[in-house]
Amino acid sequence: MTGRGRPLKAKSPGSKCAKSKTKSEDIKQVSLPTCPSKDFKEEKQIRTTKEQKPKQREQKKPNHTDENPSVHSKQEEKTTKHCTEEINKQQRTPTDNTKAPVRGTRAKTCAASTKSTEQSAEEITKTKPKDTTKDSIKTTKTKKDSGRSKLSEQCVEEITKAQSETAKYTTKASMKKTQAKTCASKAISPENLTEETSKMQPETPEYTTKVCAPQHRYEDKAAVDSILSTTLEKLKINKNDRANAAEVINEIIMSIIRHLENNTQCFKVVEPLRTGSYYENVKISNPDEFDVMLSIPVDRVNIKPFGDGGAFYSVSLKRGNSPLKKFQETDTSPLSASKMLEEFRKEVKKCVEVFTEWEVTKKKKGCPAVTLTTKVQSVTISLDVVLCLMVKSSWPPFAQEGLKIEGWLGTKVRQEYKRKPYYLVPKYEGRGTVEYDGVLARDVWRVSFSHVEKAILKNHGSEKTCCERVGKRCCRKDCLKLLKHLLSLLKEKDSSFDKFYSYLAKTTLLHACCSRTRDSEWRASSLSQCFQQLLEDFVGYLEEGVLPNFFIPDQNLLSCPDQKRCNSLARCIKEERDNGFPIFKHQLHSKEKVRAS
DNA sequence: AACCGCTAATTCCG
DNA sequence: CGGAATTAGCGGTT
Repeated sequence: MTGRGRPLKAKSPGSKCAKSKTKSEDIKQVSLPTCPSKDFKEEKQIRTTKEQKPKQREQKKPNHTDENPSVHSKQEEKTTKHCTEEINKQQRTPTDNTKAPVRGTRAKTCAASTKSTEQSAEEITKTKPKDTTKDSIKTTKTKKDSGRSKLSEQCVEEITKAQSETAKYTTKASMKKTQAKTCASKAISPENLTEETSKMQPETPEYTTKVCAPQHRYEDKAAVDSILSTTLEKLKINKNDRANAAEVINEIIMSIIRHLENNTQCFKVVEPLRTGSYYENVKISNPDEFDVMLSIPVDRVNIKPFGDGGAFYSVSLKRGNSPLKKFQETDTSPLSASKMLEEFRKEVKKCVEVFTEWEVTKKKKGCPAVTLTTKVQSVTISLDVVLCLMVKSSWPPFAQEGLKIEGWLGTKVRQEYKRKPYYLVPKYEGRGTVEYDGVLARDVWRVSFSHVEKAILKNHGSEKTCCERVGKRCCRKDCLKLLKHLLSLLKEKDSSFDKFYSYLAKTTLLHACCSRTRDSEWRASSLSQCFQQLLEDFVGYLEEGVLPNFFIPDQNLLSCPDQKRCNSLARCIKEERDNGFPIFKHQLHSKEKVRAS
């Protein structure tokens, strides 16, 4: 639905596929601290040669002879490939921090009482009176307060805040207003204007100074609407590129699975679990990063927390017959993540050997993925193959209190998710040789709920029909795409933001959906308000230095970057917001240039 | 494993 | 703008 309005330019059909990839698409979460400046290299891939593209989709034979001539030369330069070697998906690596997880343990996570003051979208237009009240509330807040209040939103405990919470909700509702995303021509009554603008930039004193006079605010707002929707258009992935990438990816994945089945005992039965932004339909710009978890079902396991955050565990098998027992020194000792990953990696490498167009990137410390890269029409695409264990028993204690989606998706849905298995990936942080309780860090596993993240994103409406043909269209995923895009552009601009993985954006959205639970608070027509509210959420977390893992409330995803970095990123975001997102505009211009040339 | 029907997304076209 | 066509992905069935 809705996706179809055809884009602007009358581009010739598949040619050049649009893409103009803009550099950095998203550098996914490059995790390692040590990872140098992400990659400049992306620019190299301007696909000059793409002319032939449209029809290209012929089925190329699997290996050898790569799809197109140009590929060869490209491959040579592989050495530069983007630092993807490191790519560690954030999903599996929420916290790469080297330091202790906790700063902000207080986060109890969300949820709570969201229902209250309902107003259906329709009426929004007339809610003026309320707006004013809340405006005042908002604007008077200090930044700190706002950050804090956010947290409190999730921390159910405080009842005292109920008031402010309701104020917030109403705010949002009022925000929806009738704005058309594309702008301009829409008429908006003056009062609305002022209200909106004021709430759009609630905590930005500088705003007045830098932006023009009040009477221009209307244009500003229209301009923001326009820039956001135009940006979103540009983030769509090209159908042709998608088809080409999917073909290549699916082929290699199937080959790996078959190889494991035929040539190994331990990895004989693996179930592929396609996760990450591509499979969640929130991938932006290019279909160039894929994540597939290969999960090994295990019967009963003993898990013991490793460290404080609730994310890492040492694992041992309860039953005696598993071929995985060979990764345990004794019958009761922990299952060695490092040994198992090492063997898995070896097998994947063996399989991929015959596919000369694929390259296996270097092992990165603590990273659970075996990252493969190749080129499709001169564009590098990477595939993270992640070994994991699938455990079909109740979720670990630290995850009991997370996933507070009752107010948004309902208690039944939550129960359903919690009955699903959970996954363990061979991931650790810090030095692998550190030992607690006789367990080496490199042998621990981190819990993963990627399957639930994916399921939630696909089924994200409070109403069952959200975004379906018969339902109303929402902008939740669009907001996430924009936030991811903004984050990746800022990272590109300042490499000190390396450690702000896009998983933070996803987590922020999930929390936001728990705070603003109604579909009417996410109308597609309110994209810019919703997005700016999401930015406010994100800035709040940054300023507080606390963003609880959605599934593990005690784990703070912002414990790794220090507070200074967090503040600095928050400042950059506010600056973008207050100036109408110049970073997006620049992006558009540069794309246009590429396209023109 | 092959097939089917469905959904979400992109793009074409009127 | 919105319908139609196309396609990847997915779940269910045999």
